[in-house]
Amino acid sequence: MDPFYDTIIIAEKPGVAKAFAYSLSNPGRPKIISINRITLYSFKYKNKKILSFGVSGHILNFDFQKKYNNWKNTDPRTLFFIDPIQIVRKGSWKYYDTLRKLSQKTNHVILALDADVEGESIAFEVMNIMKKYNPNIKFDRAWFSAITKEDILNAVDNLTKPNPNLANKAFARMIVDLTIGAAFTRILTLMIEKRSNVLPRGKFISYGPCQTPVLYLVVKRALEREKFKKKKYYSLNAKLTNGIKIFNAVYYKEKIESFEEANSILNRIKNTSKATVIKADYTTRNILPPEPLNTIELERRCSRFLNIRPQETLNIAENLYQDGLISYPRTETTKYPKTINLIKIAKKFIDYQDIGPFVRKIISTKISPRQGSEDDKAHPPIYPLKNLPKDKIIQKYGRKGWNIYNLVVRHFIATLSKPAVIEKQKIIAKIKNEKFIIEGLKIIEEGFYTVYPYDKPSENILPYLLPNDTLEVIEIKIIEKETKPPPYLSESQLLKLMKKYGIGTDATMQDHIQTNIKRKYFVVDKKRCIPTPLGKILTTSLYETVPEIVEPEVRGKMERKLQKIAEGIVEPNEVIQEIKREFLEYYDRLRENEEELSKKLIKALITVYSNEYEKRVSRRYQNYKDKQRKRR
DNA sequence: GCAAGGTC
Repeated sequence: MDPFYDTIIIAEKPGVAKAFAYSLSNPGRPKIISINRITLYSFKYKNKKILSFGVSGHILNFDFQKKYNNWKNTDPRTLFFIDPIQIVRKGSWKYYDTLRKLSQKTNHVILALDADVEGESIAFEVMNIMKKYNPNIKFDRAWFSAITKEDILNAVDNLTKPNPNLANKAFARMIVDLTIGAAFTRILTLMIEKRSNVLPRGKFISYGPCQTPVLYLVVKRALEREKFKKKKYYSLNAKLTNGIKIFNAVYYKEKIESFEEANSILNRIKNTSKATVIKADYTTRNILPPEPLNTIELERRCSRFLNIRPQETLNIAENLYQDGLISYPRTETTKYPKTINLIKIAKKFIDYQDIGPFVRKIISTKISPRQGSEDDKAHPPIYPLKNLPKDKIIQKYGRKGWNIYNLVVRHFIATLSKPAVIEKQKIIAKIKNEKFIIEGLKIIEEGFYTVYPYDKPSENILPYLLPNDTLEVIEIKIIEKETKPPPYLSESQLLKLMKKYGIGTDATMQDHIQTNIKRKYFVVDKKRCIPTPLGKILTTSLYETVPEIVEPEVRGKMERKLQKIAEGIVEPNEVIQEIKREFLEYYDRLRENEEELSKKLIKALITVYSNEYEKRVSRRYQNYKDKQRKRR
């Protein structure tokens, strides 16, 4: 018998489809069936026969018609004047085919995609595919802000209609990104290939409205570093003691310009044996626990605390999520939803590592979790779901997997913990008339640091002194110092800047870093981003002619224009044309400077690809000689 | 052979 479903629910990922099935199924549990190796859930809800399953993100993508995809025969400029077409993504045919089959088996579909513009655009992809095979289907939208039973029931009881404005914003973004990226990547690559064969087969010079501003941020810092001129300066250090402990005191002026000045101060005080305390400040300060974890913070902390690269962090987190150890790892949210039972989750960790007793104490008191302010309305912050022993986790996910899992668990417990209390200690002592400063730090209450030692400050406890107390001077000396250039940008700082400028999304930020590495524009060494000569030349020479396409603000400006589509203020095509016109102007300006630009790029390319270049030349020479030999 | 965005 061919089953007919009253309703088919389509989610963005299998996990959500499963949550819908288990939240709604009544009576009984959902039955699992399989089409094209996709898992689907069949169940009853309010006496209706329902089927749910997840497509994995987008099913369709934009591309140019085939005839425009030959780089050599197509002037990249023409890409600004044609409309890309939607195609089925590689690997998405099984979802396409499943939608086609199922469109014959229902007249009602609930679009349960994520509550954001990408989710809405996937909803329209689903609708357009299914309508083609069954024009009678009625479509509703389930809009839910957390994947909990309560939210799911609420969404299903309050269905809305899909919003084309949101979807069109996402489609417009896809179109302009493809057009701009392809046009600039092709022209940059072709201008090199026309003049040189330094680019190995399959390599190209790319441009993208996310990747290039990321490179700019890295190069900008490297140039500041290169331009930096070191300067010598002097400081005075004094060793003082109260008879019990020895303290390091530094001269109150951080920098003394000349040795002579430092020396004259030293001469004035060097025979003094006593220092007098003139001020002693002990101020306590609360340090709040960290905010609930979102993707970018997970990546930044794993980079800083664990020295794991963002891309690997997200990969491992995805695996931990797939196996049900942690919640969904791609989220902007830093605020626990009201529907989440924090105590229940914490209870799972009452025997975790060495922090069990601490966790027991937390759940026996009234907790008020630390809350952030970001909410993507689709996913909760990242938190642990299961307590598994260390050796099991290491066995399956490696040491890095354990370290990341352990961070997620401890971070979660930390957000439920009390603030730490520290005491900042500052003593000012006078040697004759010269002021010296001693600084100390004492941890009064460990608070969340008990479970979260990663950025716990180190203690340096000073005794409690009072004004007019006397200290012995052990020695005073002049220290010669040098001003330091700014360090290369760390990956953690880079992520923070990307967020500040709105470059990329939680799920893609690490991709944009990775693209630059793949293109040999920069490398990451010891957590720091160091540009290659190619990356530097590409950025600086593009910046000289078309700063507008390199500046970190590019993406944000584009985003604001696209946002008007979502708000229904401007027609999508109007925005698409406006952005295309703007970038066409930049494109033309770039071409005017093609000669100079390509010369510079070729020079830099040789440094990056010299090995490969030489190998290729020698291989060709070898071929030539082989042929000659055969002829003889 | 292009981009950036979903997700695996």
